[in-house]
Amino acid sequence: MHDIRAVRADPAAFDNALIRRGARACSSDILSQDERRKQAQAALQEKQARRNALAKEIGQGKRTGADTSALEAEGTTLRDEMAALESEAVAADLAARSLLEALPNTLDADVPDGASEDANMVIQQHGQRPVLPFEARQHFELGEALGQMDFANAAKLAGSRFTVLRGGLARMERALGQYMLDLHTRQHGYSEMSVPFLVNDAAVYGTAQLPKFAEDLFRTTDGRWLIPTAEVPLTNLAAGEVIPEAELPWRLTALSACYRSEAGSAGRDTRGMLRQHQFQKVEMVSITTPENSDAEHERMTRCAETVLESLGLVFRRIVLCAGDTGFGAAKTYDLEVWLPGQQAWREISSCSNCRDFQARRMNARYRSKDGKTIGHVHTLNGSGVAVGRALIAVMETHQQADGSILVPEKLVPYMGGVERISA
RNA sequence: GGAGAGAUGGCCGAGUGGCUUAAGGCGCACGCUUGGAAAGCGUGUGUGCGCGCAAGCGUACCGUGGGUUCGAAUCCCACUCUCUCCGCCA
Repeated sequence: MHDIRAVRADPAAFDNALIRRGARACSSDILSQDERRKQAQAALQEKQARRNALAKEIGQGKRTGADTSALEAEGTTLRDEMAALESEAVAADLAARSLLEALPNTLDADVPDGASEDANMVIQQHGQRPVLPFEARQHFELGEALGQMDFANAAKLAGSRFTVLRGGLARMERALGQYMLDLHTRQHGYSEMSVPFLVNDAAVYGTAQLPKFAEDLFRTTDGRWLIPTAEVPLTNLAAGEVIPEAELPWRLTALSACYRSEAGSAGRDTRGMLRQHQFQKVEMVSITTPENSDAEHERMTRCAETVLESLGLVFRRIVLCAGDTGFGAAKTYDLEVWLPGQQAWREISSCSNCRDFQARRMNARYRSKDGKTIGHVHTLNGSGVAVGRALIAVMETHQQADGSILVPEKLVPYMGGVERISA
């Protein structure tokens, strides 16, 4: 959600920011609704002031036994006039609001231009693509050969885009989640949280999945939503709060299941467990002051990179271009891991600075140290990292000629000492 | 799921139609007092929106959303959440 004051202050700049996003320039529509609201509100408030004075006068009249019928008649007239003005003000406010809330966040100046993911820029590659002395297999080939990755049974239980894991791979999924949580809580200063996986409308609106992206989500019969990421419950912990600056930054992490309808991705990544309706992810969320969000963004991305480095994975950091940056983000780094079996870079983490965009929607604020000013916080979220995709990457990266998987050193303690997964 | 009670400012708490745009207390801030402190005294102390260079003025907000009324924290309706008891349950 944008600040209407930013539109008033510089409509041309506001429109240019939208055009850069591929959105329609609409500052004049917003401003005319805003003007309409202000006029109605000013007129309404004048009437309200008169009504308050009248009511006081009538009250005094009743006590002294004076005749107040003329005043009461004026009050009745006023009431009807106010009702009309109020609905006018509300309608204009709603119109301005719905225009504003449909607009994507403003991009940071250093986000590269471009319409699609082809224009994303690689910032840095970590590690070299391994050259295996045998033909690398894809994770589902490895997993099915091990008898530990079962898509047929998953389809029987739930349909396509689900996976059943067994034995060592099931355990490695658990190990990965535990390992990442421990890393972020012990080394990176995050607080471990356990949060609801079902949330209400307000929460999903706050992080801006609603109203535009409802079709990407699963909805329960009692009107709740399955979270597509723990970003939703974690970030909304700040909703409606005024946080003392001394408490910031909040650094929160949680392991959660994530549910996505994948409505728009028919036919994409249908084999294997790369794109699922349900997957696990460790999420990091930071709530900061505006001055600190840039540094926090870099820091958070490093926290995610540390996970991949410590698992011996090859990956690169890219900055998403204007057209590929998500609706709520001002700037996003994706981490793409190299999958030797698939011979492709695949997203495994996405770290975004949303600045005050989500904070405005959920009214998350902070009070400055001197107590004098109140402002919206900046919110950031990042995967640290997607557990299912980390499992895939570990399998494809550390596969052996015989189809077994070497367990990365850091995971061995979480695997009860098991160093290799074999059939 | 059944029965009952409740939701008021940073906190406690009064308030069943006008003298409450919320008493009183606590906390906090500033000042006076003091050798210094405590106590005491005084003043101030929310958020949004509109107008204004500003000081300030107006207006809305007593869980949320509607309604009745000249006038609603107070009356009516719906919903949400909390607590107590009962039932069920990992």
